Amino acid sequence: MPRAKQKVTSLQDLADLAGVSRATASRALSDSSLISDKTKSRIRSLAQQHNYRINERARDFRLQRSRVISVVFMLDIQSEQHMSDPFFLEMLGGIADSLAQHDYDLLLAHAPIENVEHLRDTRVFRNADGVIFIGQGEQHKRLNALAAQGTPMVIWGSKLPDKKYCLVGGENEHGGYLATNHLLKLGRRHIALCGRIDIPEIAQRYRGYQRALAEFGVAEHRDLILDVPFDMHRAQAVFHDVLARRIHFDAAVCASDVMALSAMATFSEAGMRVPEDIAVVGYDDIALAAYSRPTLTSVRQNIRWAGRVLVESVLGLINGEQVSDTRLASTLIVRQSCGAPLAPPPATAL
Amino acid sequence: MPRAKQKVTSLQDLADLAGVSRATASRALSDSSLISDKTKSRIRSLAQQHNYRINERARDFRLQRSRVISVVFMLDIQSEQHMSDPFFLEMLGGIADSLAQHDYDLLLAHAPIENVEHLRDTRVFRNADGVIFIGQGEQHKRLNALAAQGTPMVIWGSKLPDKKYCLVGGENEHGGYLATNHLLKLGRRHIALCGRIDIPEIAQRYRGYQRALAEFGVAEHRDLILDVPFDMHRAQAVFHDVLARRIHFDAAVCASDVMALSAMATFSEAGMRVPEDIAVVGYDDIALAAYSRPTLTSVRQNIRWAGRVLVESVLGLINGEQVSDTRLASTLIVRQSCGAPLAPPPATAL
DNA sequence: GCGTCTGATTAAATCGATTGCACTATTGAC
DNA sequence: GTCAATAGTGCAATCGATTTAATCAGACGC
Repeated sequence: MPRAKQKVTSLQDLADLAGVSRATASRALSDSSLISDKTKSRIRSLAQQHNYRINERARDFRLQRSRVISVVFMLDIQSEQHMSDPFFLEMLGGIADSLAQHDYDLLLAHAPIENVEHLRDTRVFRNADGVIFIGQGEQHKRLNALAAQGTPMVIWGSKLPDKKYCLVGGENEHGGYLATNHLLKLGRRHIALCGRIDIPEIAQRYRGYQRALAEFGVAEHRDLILDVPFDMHRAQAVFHDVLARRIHFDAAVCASDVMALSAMATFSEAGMRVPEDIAVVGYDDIALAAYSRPTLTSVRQNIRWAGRVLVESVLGLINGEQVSDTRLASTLIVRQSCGAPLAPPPATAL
Repeated sequence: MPRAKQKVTSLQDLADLAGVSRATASRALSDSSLISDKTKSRIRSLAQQHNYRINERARDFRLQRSRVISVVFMLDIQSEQHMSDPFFLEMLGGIADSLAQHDYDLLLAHAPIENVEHLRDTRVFRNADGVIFIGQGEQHKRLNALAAQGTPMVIWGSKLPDKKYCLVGGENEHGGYLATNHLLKLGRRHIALCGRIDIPEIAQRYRGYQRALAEFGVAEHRDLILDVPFDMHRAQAVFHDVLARRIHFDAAVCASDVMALSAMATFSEAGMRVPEDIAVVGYDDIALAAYSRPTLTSVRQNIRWAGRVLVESVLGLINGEQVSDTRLASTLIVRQSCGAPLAPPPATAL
């Protein structure tokens, strides 16, 4: 009969209670084949009765692991994509969900990174079993160096020629093509590309943009490659400037939906009609894009998939498995021309 | 002269190198007064030379702490505020920043919570030194019970009569009042309140709403208290339904900006003019609100402040300090009538 | 009765730090 | 010269688990 329960906090307590050694108790709980079934079930039920739960931190310490994965958002000083961009939260949610399924914790790295190699000696690396980077910024070489050190790491970004790290990314060239092609089919011929093309992902979209233009026999104008930062307010300043310089264009491909919404607001503020005078296409298909007026056409990447694959890749590396070094998320264009998204996006539990 | 450097990973290695004991090395690094200055500096420089960094997890283990704070977003099944709401990211960013400043890590709890008491035996509680809850959901009593268990915890929410936990919140009554008062001053008399008033924070805003109506001598209509969930798509369904039922109203106070944007889209879709036919006020003042057309009037809370205070409170509790049990974030209304927010919001580094 | 094999269990080392207590030298007072 | 106080350092226990190697009990063969 269960009796006045003492606090059973450690494996030693449990072992004492069962009249066995710590080792036996440990093995019983981990279902080792060395222990007889009788003993196992006795210890197990005792553990249950006394509400004993293993101390995970002690175990992780003994096993020299942390069950923590760091997630580093690469906020490049120059490009300044704002963390409040819903895209990030969507990504973070996908990663957090997958990690939780594997019983891993998530350590959020929060500061803008000037030189990722500094991270090597910080908690971001030292307290984690692996690292996920979101974005490459302009740190391609440094990421290569970091990866060479041996810490399991995976990067969300675009495939660069001499990359040595494990990568998951979107089909950026394709995405850029889709957006541009969409506008060309609508008859637009002066299409601006908005974003910083020194960011590898944007550079790839630029290539898709060029390919689409070429297919339609439209010449590229350097004036229409606009150096727009991700940050909403800075972006607006650039758009104002562009309008002031009277650069003529009838469409814009933007590097994110937030940028696109900022553009639409600025343009209509300046008295232009959207989309009649200027058509705008965004990137990411954030939920709010469906609720802008006019609704925003956007390029959607499978972010939930990306989060899952990033996690599985880094865990694979940790477990020494063979991990494919490049995987791309499907990318498609969605047109929210009727006020609602084509399909309600899947629930983002985070 | 520095020589072929062996890998110095543990305190023991460092001690051996310096020809002292582990204890002395430990004390030297932690600047204990027991150690002579000469020894201290010798050990310190040796540590530097060999790039020795203390193993934080081992130390935390020995000290029976984790330097981890769990952050639980209370996604009530019923209300379903979507994690992709930028409000959450802003809050998360504020918390992450403050935690990092204090050298704490953040553990993100990701699942919808039916019964918070279950959390007591999960990693959320067991692997963390303290817990921050965002929102109370309908778990007020259970939160009381949890707090009674002794784990340091702080809740972002609203002040309830018999609360026993440490609380940080917004001035919800005031916020509800401001929003309603704004619309009344514009001449609106049929103002809908959108949100689930069984959520404590919304209930308080409802009280402010009533006070504002009373001041203008306007009678309250139960029909205008709309049970709208936070989730964007479900919200839209409710708005459609309301329109179908031909309930007459000329303004709406919404529980979040995302909800407000969803409302605006639905209304204008249905042929009503915003704001001429229906004026809408949001809550949270998310960055994107400034870029909707028409720009959204919103109630702003000082989220960065809130994040910082939540962190300081929970760390205070951990350190056994006297912590004020209720602190409120300033709340004000912002009108983005000219296409830009009154002031650019402060940079959200996250 | 003895050696051997097998199946079940335990003893003890280990992960990398902190800290109470014991110990040694040095100094100063008498 | 002796004793006490003090400064500096080392020993060993400890946090809560895992795991290798050793032990022990019982069965079996001869």
